[in-house]
Amino acid sequence: MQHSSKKIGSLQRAIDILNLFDDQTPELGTTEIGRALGLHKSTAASLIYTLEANGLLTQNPDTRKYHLGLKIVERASVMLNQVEVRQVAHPRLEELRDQWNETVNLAILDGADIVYVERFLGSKALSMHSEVGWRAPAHSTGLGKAILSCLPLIAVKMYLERYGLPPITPRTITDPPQFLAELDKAREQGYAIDDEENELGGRCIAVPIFDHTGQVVAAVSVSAPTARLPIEDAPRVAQQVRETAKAISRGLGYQPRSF
Amino acid sequence: MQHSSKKIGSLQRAIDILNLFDDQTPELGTTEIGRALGLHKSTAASLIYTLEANGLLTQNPDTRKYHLGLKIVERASVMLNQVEVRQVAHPRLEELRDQWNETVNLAILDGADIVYVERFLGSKALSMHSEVGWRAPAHSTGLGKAILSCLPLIAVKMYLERYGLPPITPRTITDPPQFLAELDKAREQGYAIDDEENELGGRCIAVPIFDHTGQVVAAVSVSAPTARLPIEDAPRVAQQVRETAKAISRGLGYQPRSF
DNA sequence: CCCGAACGTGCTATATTATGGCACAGAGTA
DNA sequence: TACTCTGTGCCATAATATAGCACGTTCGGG
Repeated sequence: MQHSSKKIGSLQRAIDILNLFDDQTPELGTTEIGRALGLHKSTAASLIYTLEANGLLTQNPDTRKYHLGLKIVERASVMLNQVEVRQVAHPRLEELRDQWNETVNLAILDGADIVYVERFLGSKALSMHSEVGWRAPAHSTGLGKAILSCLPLIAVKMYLERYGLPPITPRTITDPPQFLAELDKAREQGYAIDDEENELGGRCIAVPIFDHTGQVVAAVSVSAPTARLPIEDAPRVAQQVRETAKAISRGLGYQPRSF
Repeated sequence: MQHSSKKIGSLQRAIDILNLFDDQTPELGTTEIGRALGLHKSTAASLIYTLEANGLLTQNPDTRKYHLGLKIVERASVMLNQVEVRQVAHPRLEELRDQWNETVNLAILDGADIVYVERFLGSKALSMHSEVGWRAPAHSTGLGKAILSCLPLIAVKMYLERYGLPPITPRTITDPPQFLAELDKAREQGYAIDDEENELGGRCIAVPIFDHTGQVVAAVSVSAPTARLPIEDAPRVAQQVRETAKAISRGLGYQPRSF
């Protein structure tokens, strides 16, 4: 099962360039880029020129260095609008956020990670922060566990074999049987909890969302500092999150089985 | 002033592929892509494979067609976090939105267009809609006029020569002298109005935002259906938008000239 | 003030490599 | 069942991305 379409080298290098940028390294010069990827200045310059001509990179006139361009945001906007669940969920998520003024997230599964596709932040000084586009391991987050709990067992086993359960915090579940039991519990309860498994001091309650075919497509969560979200309140909070998730699922045409 | 770094053909073709997708065409197959760009199936397949391997495209297992991948959203997230004004503006924008429950936008100038970098929607059934990443002509929007009004005259003249003033609605200003007069007025008043110049039935009040060097970096606006935002209310609304803009500018280190 | 180093940029020849032809398997349709 | 359309795989060759070199600028230190 190996593709034999060969990778286009120059394209791969261009993508590598785009991937060099992150929050710590927002700007890079031609030489820097060349060095980082083992390319000649001249080669890097040509790639950069093409990227810049398309708005994927923009050069800072002062520093002459380059940073990611706005075209990327435009493409991302098109991409996100394809995620139907996002449209439907929008108003419900804001409602849910306003109920406790705590951060509310909507995420989908992509490989080993969940990706946030919508988010509304609580306004308190200390609160969980997230951004659309951010990734987090599925196994250490409530959102991920909520989605995984609705996947067929075979798919979950494949997930475990392929990605494992690397510890993110000391509280991350790293034992496969225990993880499977956790998913069972989530399925029974109708919600998943992340109890400082992804970030110490943060707790999260998540519920899966289904589309018209009955498949899980996403999950919604409320996350807050442990101090404001004691374990014993979980069932009560979960009730509200479940309401939100149910409303979104309905909006996607989901029909709960009545037989 | 022409770059002579040659464009990398294969990279350009790959970018063209990404640009094929829009809200009307969210999914495309290999052959379709090849036809649209005049590429051989095989060539398209290689490009697509490389894009897919990097998460820039994802194939729908059912239809076997491809759509934009989540990696783009991740890159966009990094890009947007570099836009400092966005961080600073966030809470202020939400406040402003809540004051009238009308849509609030934050945009920056990029070439002939403004690009929305943040947005909070009003919750009323009929309200102005926007998305992060969307573009609109600068000359037909309040946001664009607010920013242009703070640029040196030479820059504005270059803008006019290069991009012109194409009519977007019957009310769009298309006469250069009149447009310059409009910018003067905006500068004096401290806010710009878009009176159905970009979309019939929509009105918008925008105010520029400055950074620590005193340069315009963005603009903030409130936009609403004309019925809920009569022209005579403009000064009163503008007052609030100006407060918001001022607070954001301060947050960026802007010092109003005191001499 | 001047010099050197590091940078972004531009050109050309060549060797790498992306391309297009051809072939095949599978899905959907008549 | 046969036919068409799809996505995919492999190969030789022609197209092209690359590396080497050179130039003009911008910094920072002497």
